[in-house]
Amino acid sequence: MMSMNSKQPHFAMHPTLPEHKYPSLHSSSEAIRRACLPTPPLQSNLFASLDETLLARAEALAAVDIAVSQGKSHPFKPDATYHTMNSVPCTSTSTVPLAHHHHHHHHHQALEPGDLLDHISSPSLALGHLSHPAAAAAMNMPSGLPHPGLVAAAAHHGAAAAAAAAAAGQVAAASAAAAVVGAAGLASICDSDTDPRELEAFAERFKQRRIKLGVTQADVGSALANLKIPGVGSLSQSTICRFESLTLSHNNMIALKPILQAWLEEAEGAQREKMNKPELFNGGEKKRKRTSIAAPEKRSLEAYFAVQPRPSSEKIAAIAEKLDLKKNVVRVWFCNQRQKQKRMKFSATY
DNA sequence: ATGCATGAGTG
DNA sequence: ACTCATGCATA
Repeated sequence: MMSMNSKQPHFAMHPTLPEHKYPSLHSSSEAIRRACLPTPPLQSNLFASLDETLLARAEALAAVDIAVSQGKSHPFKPDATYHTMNSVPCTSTSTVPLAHHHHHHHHHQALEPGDLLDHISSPSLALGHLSHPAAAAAMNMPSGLPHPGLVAAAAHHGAAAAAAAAAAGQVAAASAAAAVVGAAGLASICDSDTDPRELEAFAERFKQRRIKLGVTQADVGSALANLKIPGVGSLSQSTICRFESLTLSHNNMIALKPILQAWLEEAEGAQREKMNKPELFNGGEKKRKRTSIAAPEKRSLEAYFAVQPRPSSEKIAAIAEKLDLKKNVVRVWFCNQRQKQKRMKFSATY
């Protein structure tokens, strides 16, 4: 449905490593996005400095949109229905989050030739250096999985240490396996694993076989915990779904592939005795309510996003006020929107 | 299948 | 405050 591709791994294990991503389709980088986007000199003034103008314009656009489409328009106040889940982050069934490791560098300004093009022309351009063994091997430690280096980094962090420790612990083992890759470039992660086409093909095969096994996405998620793969716990139905539909970042796909592949093989091998764990049961936490942004507001947000995907805090506040939404809701909306842009779902080009 | 959200790790 | 990986809640 949506189709965006992009990956932008930023793994920088060593300062010295130029973190390029792979040459694959679009190596992207945020910088580019910003650069390419709407920030030409002329407009930059408007965008950057004057919210009023921007907002007015965007709103005008939004207004037009609304007027034209004229769907429904009862802006109800979506006041954030928040969550109430208190502590206890569902530890029952696991959920061993694969370590996240991100090294981001948000605002840096390195341009990569990828993004803009990506969006516009999509992956076709970059096919050339898709599977570059050397490159792939070199930067093989993406972020979707527990990585040694990453883990280490995480562990080092002070405050995070505690939480990270938990994750790190599990990750540690996994990392070992992953580490190997870095060292010798073994089986785990090879070029083929980073090839978008391979990922796409695997995702498809995975889904087919999963269905063949009569297993739901949720089942797969919880079954992963039974695999006892170090650093790997359960995953949600959402994640499995997203993996199958390629709506995850490239790196995330790469990280999850080996895990799901392992499960698939295991499941098919022991097709008869596949245990399902009861998982799920909680002491009694409140449910969290999901905020729902009304269509009109959503259109406005989209209009703003089109002009400026990375609004400043002030702009966010202004937008929030205009749309009568909580600032945090608006902020998160933009974050999620940006994340969406980065998802995989290419499938063309080849 | 997705929208909105949390949390870890970074700057 | 952002990015990324994930998940709960929900359409």
